[in-house]
Amino acid sequence: METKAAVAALAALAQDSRLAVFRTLVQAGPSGLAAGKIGELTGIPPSSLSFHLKELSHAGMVDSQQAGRFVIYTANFSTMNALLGFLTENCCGGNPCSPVCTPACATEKEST
Amino acid sequence: METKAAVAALAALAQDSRLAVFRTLVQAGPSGLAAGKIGELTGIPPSSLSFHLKELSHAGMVDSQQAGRFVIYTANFSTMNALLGFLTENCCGGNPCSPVCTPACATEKEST
DNA sequence: GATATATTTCGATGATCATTGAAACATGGA
DNA sequence: TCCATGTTTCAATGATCATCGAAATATATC
Repeated sequence: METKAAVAALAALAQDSRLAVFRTLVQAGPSGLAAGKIGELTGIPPSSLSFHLKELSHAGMVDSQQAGRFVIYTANFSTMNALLGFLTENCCGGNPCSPVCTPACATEKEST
Repeated sequence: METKAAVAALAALAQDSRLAVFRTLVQAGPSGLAAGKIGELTGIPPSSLSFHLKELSHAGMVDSQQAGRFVIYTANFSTMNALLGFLTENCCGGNPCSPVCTPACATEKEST
């Protein structure tokens, strides 16, 4: 992932409404949700929601597909994972690092 | 992690200079770097750098400690990990989810 | 105390972003 | 075709943010 894309992804998430929308979609999983349903769950008015969905989409954080009158939005897990990787990339100069800087998801995996 | 803190953390990272600074500190590891060294590595002028370091610090993404004339900054790995966890929290409604939505760091762990 | 080095604060400027009602657009069904 | 429903675009407004030189502050050394 390029720096530019990472900044775009982070900026997309760095806003109350958009973060709420994205997390809602993460929790909904791969089947996604219609725009109206997202608005219902988050309490964001239609025009605002549309604005924010466009931002998220432009940053590659969500995908959309038309389904009749509905537009189904889904979290883009690839971009999400690329972002997580980018943030921890070359952590501690690439040396095996102490528990301090080990990503939570990795330690969870180890302790299982 | 609370939504408010997550937005603050994301906003702190959602900016070219700050993302560069943070990644530099992540790569430097727990021993951190002096402000001047960060400026040297990133090419950010002192006053701008100070502004951005304050933002990162306020968001809990970095810590600082005085060391003589120097101020040593370190990435805050706890906040970082909390953020990563927050983003993937309750992924797919808590159901065991397909490879699609498994965080990269977890899959890396598994394939090792 | 005086001087050199390291970092932060101040302040003015230009730029970008969030919000939302009203209107427009798209689709499906009668 | 006509209507109901779902979603997006438009446009105006207010708010927040990034930049960086100059000056101020803090610390170490002589």
